[in-house]
Amino acid sequence: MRVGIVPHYTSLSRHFGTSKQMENLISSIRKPNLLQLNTAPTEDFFGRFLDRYPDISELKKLHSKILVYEHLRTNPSLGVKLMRAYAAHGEPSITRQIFDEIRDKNVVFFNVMIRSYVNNNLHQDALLLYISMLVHGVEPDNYTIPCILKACSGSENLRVGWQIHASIVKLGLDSNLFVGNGLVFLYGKCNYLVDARRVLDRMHHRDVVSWNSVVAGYAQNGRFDEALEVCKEMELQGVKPDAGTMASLLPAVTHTSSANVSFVAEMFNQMPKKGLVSWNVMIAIYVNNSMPVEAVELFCQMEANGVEPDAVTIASILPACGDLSALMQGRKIHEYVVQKRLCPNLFLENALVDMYAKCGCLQDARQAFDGMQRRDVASWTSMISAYGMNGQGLHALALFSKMQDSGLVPDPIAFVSVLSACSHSGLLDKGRYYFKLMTDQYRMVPRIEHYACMVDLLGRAGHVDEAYSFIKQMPTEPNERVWGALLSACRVYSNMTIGLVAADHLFQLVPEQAGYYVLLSNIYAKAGRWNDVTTVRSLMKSRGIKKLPGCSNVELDDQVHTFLAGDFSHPQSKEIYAELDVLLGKMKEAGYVPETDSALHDVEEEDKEGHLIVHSEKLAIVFAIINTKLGTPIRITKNLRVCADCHIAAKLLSEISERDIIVRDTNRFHHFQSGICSCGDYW
DNA sequence: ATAGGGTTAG
Repeated sequence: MRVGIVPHYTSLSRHFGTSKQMENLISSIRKPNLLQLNTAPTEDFFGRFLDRYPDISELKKLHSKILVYEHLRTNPSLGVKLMRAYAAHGEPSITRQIFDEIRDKNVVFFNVMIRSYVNNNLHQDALLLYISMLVHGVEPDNYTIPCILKACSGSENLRVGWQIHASIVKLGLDSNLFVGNGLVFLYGKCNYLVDARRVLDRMHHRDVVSWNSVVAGYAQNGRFDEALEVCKEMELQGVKPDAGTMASLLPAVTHTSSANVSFVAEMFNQMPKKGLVSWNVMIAIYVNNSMPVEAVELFCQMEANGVEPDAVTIASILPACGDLSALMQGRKIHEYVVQKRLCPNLFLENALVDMYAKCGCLQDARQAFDGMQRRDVASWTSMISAYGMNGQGLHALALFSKMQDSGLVPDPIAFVSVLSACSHSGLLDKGRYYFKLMTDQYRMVPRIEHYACMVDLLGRAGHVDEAYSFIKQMPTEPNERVWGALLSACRVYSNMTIGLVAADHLFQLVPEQAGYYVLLSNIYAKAGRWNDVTTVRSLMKSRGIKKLPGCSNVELDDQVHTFLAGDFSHPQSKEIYAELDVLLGKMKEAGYVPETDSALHDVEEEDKEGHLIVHSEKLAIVFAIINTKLGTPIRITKNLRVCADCHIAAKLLSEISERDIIVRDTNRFHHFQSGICSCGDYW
């Protein structure tokens, strides 16, 4: 997997001309001589600048110059352009000031003002202005209606929507394509899909947007299969899907079947002119379907095709880097963000924090976080869970308090991050306190995730009985996560009775999940009940359940290397095993005794030690030791929980080879340093 | 002088 960024892009942004042209324009505005002309500047002169989307400070300067000249101040064309420019900068109140100063307002001014509100999500203001427009006797036209329909769909206000629908007929605008599309979208958005479909079927002309609006309607309302069906139907009608179709489909292709992903991938491949949005959506689809490798590959293809990534692309691809712990790739993208000045951008900065956190780089995550001008609850939550996953529970809690001090109100996900931070650090009382805070003070109804955190917290701290009682008094049906947390606790504290209850539920909920059979068998093994171990093993065999192979990733020079247990497929295998042997000798000198309880007892006793020693994380660590300079931290990502033996081994290896080893397993991070793990052996 | 749908984070 090769990953790189195409280094040179020439245009500033799709809105602007070339950067050279921009510079010329800006400097010509700045030069005083132009504005000290003997003759007054013309409407055309300023109009041209306004058409170039000046940045906000240039716009304000320009505006103040315009106000100097009586003939320009009252010029309707410049008024509209100024309004449009301020609205584009998210300044609807300035737009409104300009609007209010215009004396003879015709329909165009109302249209522009309504659109400014709608584009800044002020749907209520848009509707109010629409009413005042009617009061002033200004008749809405084919520009007004699509916009006001958007205000209705944006606020899901079907009551007004129906009234608008009635006026459309009276105004004779019902055959207008834009109006029809607006109606289809409105009904779809409000989950009135039959009505959406009826409007579509009655339209005189339909275009791709009409169809996309129906697709969006189904997709937004969870009717995913129907959304895909509509795509097929439109293709049969000879309408080619476009980027909008893909974007509308996105909700329908999240955590979905690989068949659905392939369907959209095919649609994407067939698209003759793929725009930026198409690439962005296809990347997002891969990311949302746990296909990070495909996402990164597509991202590279996108660059190879000369399509310049924007902030949305970056915010979509960064989670994939985090998933893969592809730190080098993540850093490159960060450099690109800096180079392209894509910040400040909340989405993007939050994604950066999270990427670094998922790659185990707490300091980089913190640096990105500290560098943000604005932060929302998601920003804080990313950082809190970063500390939590790294076993720095008190830091996580301190950050939570700071977030509250900053005036932000925690939401349910913020509480998940806090509770799980408590659980990872064994902060039992704190966890209880925050659960109470959430329910009593913030009046939140706990979600299943919160219950799972609490069960985990209690169970890890050894309060297995209480954890079980907690489950029994839950108002909702416990899920896999909840029972799984309990079973893990039962294994740690050798609680056979409750362990059997938990396992029983898990075997019914997710009979194909090998991990829970392994946990149960470990409980039996620890109690020396070998007959029961055999029973579990044969149960797995009869149900055809195979243990998910453990697999570890390590990134080296832009490339992610993957190891399975006992893997010989890597080109450097010989070297790796030889070095492993040398290190094993040193480990034994340091007192290493294989922790054979961690082995699934599906192998003969004498083989257990041999199986443990070739666990994937050990191979990955040795590979990294061979291929990187002394002092380079080693980062491993594993698809399962790290086993007790590998945990001991990694501690010793960090000491013997004088390396920081950072392992991300499915649950948390382990930072091994000088023979000690950050988890304090509590995991 | 103005227009519709769709993409981004915990």
